Amino acid sequence: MKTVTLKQIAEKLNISVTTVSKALKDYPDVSKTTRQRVLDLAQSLDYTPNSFAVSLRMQQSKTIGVIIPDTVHHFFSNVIKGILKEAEKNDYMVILMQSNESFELEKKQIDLLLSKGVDGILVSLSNNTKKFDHLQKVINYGVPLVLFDKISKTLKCSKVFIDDRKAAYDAVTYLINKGHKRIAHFRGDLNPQNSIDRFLGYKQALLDNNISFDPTLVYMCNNNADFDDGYKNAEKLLKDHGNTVDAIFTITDLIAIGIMKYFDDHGIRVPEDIALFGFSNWFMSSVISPGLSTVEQHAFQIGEESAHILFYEIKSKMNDTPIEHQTVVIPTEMIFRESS
Amino acid sequence: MKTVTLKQIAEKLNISVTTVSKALKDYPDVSKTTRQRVLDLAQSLDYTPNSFAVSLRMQQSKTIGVIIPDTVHHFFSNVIKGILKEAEKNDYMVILMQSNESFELEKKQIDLLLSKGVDGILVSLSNNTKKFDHLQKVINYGVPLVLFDKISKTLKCSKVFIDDRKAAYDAVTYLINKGHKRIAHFRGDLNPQNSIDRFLGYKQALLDNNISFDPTLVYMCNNNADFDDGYKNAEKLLKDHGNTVDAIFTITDLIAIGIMKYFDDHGIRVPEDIALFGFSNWFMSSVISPGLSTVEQHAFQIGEESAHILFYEIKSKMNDTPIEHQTVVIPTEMIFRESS
DNA sequence: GTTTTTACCGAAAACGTTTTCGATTTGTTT
DNA sequence: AAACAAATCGAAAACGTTTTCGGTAAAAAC
Repeated sequence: MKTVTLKQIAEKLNISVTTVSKALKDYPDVSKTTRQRVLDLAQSLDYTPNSFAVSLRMQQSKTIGVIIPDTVHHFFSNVIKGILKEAEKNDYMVILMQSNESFELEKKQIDLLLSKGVDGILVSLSNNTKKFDHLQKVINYGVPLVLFDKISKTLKCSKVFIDDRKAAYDAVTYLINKGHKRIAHFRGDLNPQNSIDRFLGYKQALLDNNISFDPTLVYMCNNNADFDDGYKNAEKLLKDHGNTVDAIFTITDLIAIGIMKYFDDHGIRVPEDIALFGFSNWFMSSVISPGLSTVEQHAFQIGEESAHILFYEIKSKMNDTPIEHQTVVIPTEMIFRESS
Repeated sequence: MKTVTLKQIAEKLNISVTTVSKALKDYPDVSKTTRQRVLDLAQSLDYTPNSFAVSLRMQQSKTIGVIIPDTVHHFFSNVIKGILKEAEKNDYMVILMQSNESFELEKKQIDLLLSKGVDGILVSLSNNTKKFDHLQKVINYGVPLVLFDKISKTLKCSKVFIDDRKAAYDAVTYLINKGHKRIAHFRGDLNPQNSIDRFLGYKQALLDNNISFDPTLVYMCNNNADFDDGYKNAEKLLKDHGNTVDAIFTITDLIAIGIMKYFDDHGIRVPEDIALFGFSNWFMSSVISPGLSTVEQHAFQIGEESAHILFYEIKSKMNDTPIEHQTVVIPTEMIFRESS
């Protein structure tokens, strides 16, 4: 089954390719009758323009690229969903790639997207990218770029993210107001920045409430911040501090759930003996017993907003109107459940 | 920053575009010296072929399309991951769309992908597609198509899926062998087929073990098979049957987790009072207390295998070698945890 | 010294569109 | 009837590649 072209329509109708093209695009200089004849025939032959030719001629692909560290993550799944929705609204397609937290791969994928001629790129940085030449290249090429969630402040492009520091500050402040005095923090690795910011928010909340900061109460989860980190560090925490700690703020829900498991295995009650507060509002946190208090990041909205800005920049670029980069921080929200 | 073309290289070197092209593609009829000159200049100018032009000329896009019902689902996230990995290996890009379980959208997206000129399409059907003209169109166009997980047996194309019936049969048989006599089933809606097959597996296992099938023990979860379905039907189950039921097999983990929540709220112990067996091995099932027994679907492998077959068909098509469609069923695996 | 082979190169067509610009026809005005 | 305006169309260039095919020059064979 061969695909039908303008030329074929033109021949069948004994008119030129030019006229067929113009008829289909509602140019004023084609008579009503021929336009209708073209439209009818095109419809009956199920004509669809060859997108390669259109892209080549118009220098645009109607496609954007997105790079994320990992698709299997509740947060990123939701971001993707938001992006897809916005893309659909704008008649755009999205090419998805995942960097697996590899800087090399991310770099290669940027080149691939660039060579593919995407009209814009959305990326959430891998934990291991500390150089940004590849992203600067995108900017230099003049293709719109917006960073989300895992961003670099140094790049001249639009960015959308949350205020990790404030979110952490608020969560810890809430715990303090609930009467907790010795609050531990299970933090993430040094990179990305998010982990540092949440830690800083935690620390600041303590200081602002006249609670001295105790470094022995923060536990590093370098194992990719997963379930086992929580489980094992919970054990260490008990060994180190007995039952003097009355709350834990974790960098992500999964760690809190690891803690819960350890506590459950050892007869420690949440929240009676110790309160827990997570981060990111993983789906499972709403569904387990006890429900986990956490902070909602509005992943879907982040995706939507990022894509929205990207399309704005793409359109601006076409009209040759100067684009002004935006940096929007999506407000977070505390979700209170039984664990605190 | 303008992109560099063959023509520019040719002019700088005072040779023809033809020769430049051939030099870059290792054609034998270009001298060592000019080839090197071309290679060097191309490198220093960071030449990358215009993919629109290549696609137009070669009639292929090095891109595949994939349509799934929902990105925010542990199963599909893993499928995507498998697809992306395989695509990467084959130097292909993937355009992702989600149908949101809408037949209309799925249909439109197929047309979009077709008009985009993708070299192949991967799709997991929406729950609401009962006509397959749009997929038949894909086949008629001659673009390779492979269906996975939610498939239609009537279409002449490759398919990869699991044996839902056998998996359910095995799980229920296991429960029976463990000594359970009255086993309830929380099933899904009538569509898709998976839900029916799991029910049939459940029923067959009972009969094969001389346990009479009791229709009042199967509860329909039509609310999209979610957490609340489990919670509410658990309440109904207790009202209907008191504590005579000693095990429940659910169509998906999430429902089992809803049941757990209800039981937890009402002092019913799992597995002492009643055993639970889920389906799909959602991530959270490994992490909650008690851990949920379930069946692993190997989503990643399904994605990988589907893409693998698709690329095989794409390559075959290029070589004009006849393609024989495959239907592979990925073996499932029972995961035993505390809940049973 | 002539023919044949080999090595190297480029013109041109093709992929399917979009758009500019000039040409032709028709209708309108004096 | 001449002059002009409006309506309608098509030739051609352009987007950047790939590939066929013929041509020229140098090297090899006779």
